[in-house]
Amino acid sequence: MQQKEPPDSVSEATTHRLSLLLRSLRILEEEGVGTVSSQQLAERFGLNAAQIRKDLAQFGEFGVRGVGYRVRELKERLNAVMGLDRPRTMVVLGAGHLGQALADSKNFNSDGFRVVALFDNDRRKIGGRSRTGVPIRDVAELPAAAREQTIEIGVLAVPAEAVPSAAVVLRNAGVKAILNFAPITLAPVPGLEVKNVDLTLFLENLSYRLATSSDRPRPKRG
Amino acid sequence: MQQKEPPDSVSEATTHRLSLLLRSLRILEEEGVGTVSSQQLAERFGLNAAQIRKDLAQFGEFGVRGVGYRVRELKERLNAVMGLDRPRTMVVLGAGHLGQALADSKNFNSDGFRVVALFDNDRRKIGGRSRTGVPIRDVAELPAAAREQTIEIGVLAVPAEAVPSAAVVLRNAGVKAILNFAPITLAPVPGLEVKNVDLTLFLENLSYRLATSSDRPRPKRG
DNA sequence: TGCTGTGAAACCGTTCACAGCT
DNA sequence: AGCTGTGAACGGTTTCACAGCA
Repeated sequence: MQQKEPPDSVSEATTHRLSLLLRSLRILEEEGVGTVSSQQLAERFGLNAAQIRKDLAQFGEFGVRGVGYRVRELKERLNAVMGLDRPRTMVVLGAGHLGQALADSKNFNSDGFRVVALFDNDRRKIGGRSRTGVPIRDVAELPAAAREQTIEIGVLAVPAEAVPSAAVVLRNAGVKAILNFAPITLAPVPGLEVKNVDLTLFLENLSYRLATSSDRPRPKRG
Repeated sequence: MQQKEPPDSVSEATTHRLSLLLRSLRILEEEGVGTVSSQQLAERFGLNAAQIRKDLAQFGEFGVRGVGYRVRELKERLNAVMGLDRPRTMVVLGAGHLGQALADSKNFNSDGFRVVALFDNDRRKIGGRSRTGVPIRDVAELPAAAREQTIEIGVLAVPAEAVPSAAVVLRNAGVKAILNFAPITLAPVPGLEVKNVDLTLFLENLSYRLATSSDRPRPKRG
């Protein structure tokens, strides 16, 4: 039941699994389930019981021996661990098809996350709005917009060659994290959390598996 | 210089790095560079020399001792390893904003990858076309379409609750791989390569880092 | 009794350092 | 001399198995 300071380094694998665990807990809570064991979580949601316990152990003690975890309580404490207990204001740079789709998507506008603006440098787009009404503004206004309200996360949906300069603009505007969708690796920027999500790499990964799966038996993958 | 059968299991980390290596090689080739050492690759593209050599070692011998790698040759052999030496026909299920953006995107229509159709079950969308002209067809026609031309990869851009049935439709149509963008984990399907790309998890990852970075020093991340 | 929390063991991936080839 | 290919050392993560508590 005790809380613990997060250790110096928690692996990305662990936080990834905690996100999945949180999603499972949300489902159980909606179903009105009060208590659940790591074993039950594992069976129902395709997780691993020992791993759930080990992952949680890095942040404290969350369960009751002989009983399991209280769903609501664990969910709320994990929300706090993941920083999901406060709102996150986001902007999207690049008002192309992908940028607009992301800005409008449910995924980017739930659970405290919210896209407040799109930015572009194309005169024909500036002044308009996405289909759900997110305003498209001139990227030159980004610093001013950041002064009006804190922007924590910047999403890059610009061409690869525009990524480095876009990252600088975001950093100068005080944005603290970047999610980069362009097919180029944005190197770590001091003072900024950077996550590269390269869609072409996912396709190439499938291509590799297709190239080998026809021959040999199937390895387990997520 | 010898080729080698791929081992039973190559880690996703390795194939991911090979994709990045391939991208670097394309750049070098365009620049007309003939030969490059693992050291030079590491310095210029932010990779690790020993790791490049170890990754390659899993598939054979590609270099010349005392010299390095011949850019063009290595690029072509890696293309073969990754299965990128043949075209990959794709369809996108779900003609919402995200589905259309993906179907139209350069990333999904280069290097042999090509999106030939969108599928949806919304009458108002069926019969139309995406902005770049990809036809939107009735999902009921998917099996017939798959008989006309081999479809290797199905991209899921449907709501979470539609994912399981969409996966079944794709499998029955003979599609061999699924790239799932819905915020739900699609469990491995026998005979199918499945890759889950959950955009909400990337945001939650950044949220976790933001929640900890303010306090403590910065860990290195990609 | 039942399930958590956790040391210990097993496993896997990365880094090191050098033998061997050109 | 220079750089690859690779065995060996290292470090981190996952799995195991059980002590300890409700």
